[in-house]
Amino acid sequence: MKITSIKGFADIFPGEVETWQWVEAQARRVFSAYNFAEIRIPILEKTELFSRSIGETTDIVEKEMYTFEDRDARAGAGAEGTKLTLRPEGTAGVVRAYVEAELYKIEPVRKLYYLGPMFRRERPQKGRMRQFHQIGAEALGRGDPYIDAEILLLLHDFFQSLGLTEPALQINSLGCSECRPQYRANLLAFLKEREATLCGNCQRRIDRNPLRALDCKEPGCIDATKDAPSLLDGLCAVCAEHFATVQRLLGETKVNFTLNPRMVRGLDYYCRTTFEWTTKLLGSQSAVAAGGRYDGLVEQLSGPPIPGVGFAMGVERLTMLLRLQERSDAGGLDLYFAWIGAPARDWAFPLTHRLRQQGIGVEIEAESRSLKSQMRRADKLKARAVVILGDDELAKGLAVVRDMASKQQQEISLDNLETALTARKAN
RNA sequence: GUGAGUGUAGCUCAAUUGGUUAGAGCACUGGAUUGUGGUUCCAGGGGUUGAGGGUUCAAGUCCCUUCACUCACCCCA
Repeated sequence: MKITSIKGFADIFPGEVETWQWVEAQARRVFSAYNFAEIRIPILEKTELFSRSIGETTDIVEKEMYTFEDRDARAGAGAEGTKLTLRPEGTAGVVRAYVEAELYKIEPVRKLYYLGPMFRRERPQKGRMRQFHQIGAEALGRGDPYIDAEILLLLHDFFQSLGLTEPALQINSLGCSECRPQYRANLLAFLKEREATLCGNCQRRIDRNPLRALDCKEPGCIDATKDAPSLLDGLCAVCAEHFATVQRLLGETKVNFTLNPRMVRGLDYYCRTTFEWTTKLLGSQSAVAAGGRYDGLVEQLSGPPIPGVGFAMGVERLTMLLRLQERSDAGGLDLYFAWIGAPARDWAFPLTHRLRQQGIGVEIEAESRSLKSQMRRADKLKARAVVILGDDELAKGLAVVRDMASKQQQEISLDNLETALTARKAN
């Protein structure tokens, strides 16, 4: 029986990896411009970190996490191992690291970004994998609306740097610990009155997370909640002022957005500004990037009361978008070394090594093939030049260098070949 | 977790009402005056028709089971 990969876990092969590298390079460039620095955190964390931060009643924690019990080396009878979980998202780990290292004592404001695999055990479909990859950023220590806007501008710049016109931005405000309980109570009362007309899902949501009923897609629920109290009307003065500033800053920097008062984020820790960048091009998994403010999270993870705001984006979804726009670069090899006869090969082999040491991309065969077949291979590899070395050339002490684009060939003495090829690459 | 759809060469797909040795294009390998790429021409390699069982003189085709993948619901990046 052939061993296969795990369902929902994908290999990414050459040809596609280049797109990933390009995305990551652009992210690093844009994020640095906004003074975000990379942090690398573990892929495995204690389960409690996620259940405490993401929320006990969220789908992620309830049924999507890869959790197992670690072996305890010193375990005696009855000793319990520690429960560990493959991270389903990045924010919790970043905040944990931030609190654990007490970074706030060294520097009150920290702007961090991360990239890497996340794991959620969902049914795979287009744009949804069990191992998927996120690039995310967190700004810790700032509660002002300017940093919210900065995060949105950063994403805007990033998408622009990739040449993408999709996805589009939607924003909302969820209020804070001052005003949300009141709003929640109002909404709850409203929903209770109409409980019978709601879908089964929403009836269950009423007690657990009533806000979610707002973005239910069931026609009946959309109709029933048409006149529900709006989140934006329920904001306290401070939240309203904060959100107004975010919108003003987006206007002044000419970043397009739509206001979506029904947008509710899935994770419990969000408050105030929340946002999603969505596209219609990817089927039902439309969110490419999403995030928001999470002012209570650091404290919830045993840190001081420090505000934060951040986002994550799905790299698979992003590269799917790029693929739709047919963005692909050619790549190619600097040099192909074609030889005829074993003496030529053995002369070429050490030279190939020296060229590679200088960063020149070179390919050479080990087994004898016709020159035609070697030329074909050079073409296939998109080699910019081919060195031809046979018995005749070896006898005359020279080699033929062919430029594949111009088809021009020149003879170069073997003594000068290495410097000539190095110089060629430099140009 | 629920539902639907699809499994034939590395890829995209053919194969009459069940009927000879399962084909084509692309890709791969080689060749077309002895040592020169892309275009063209010729040739070649490559399949347990996802797997297992059943019906039948005969199964890629019909039935059952199973596995895998895909899409949607749900959820989310």
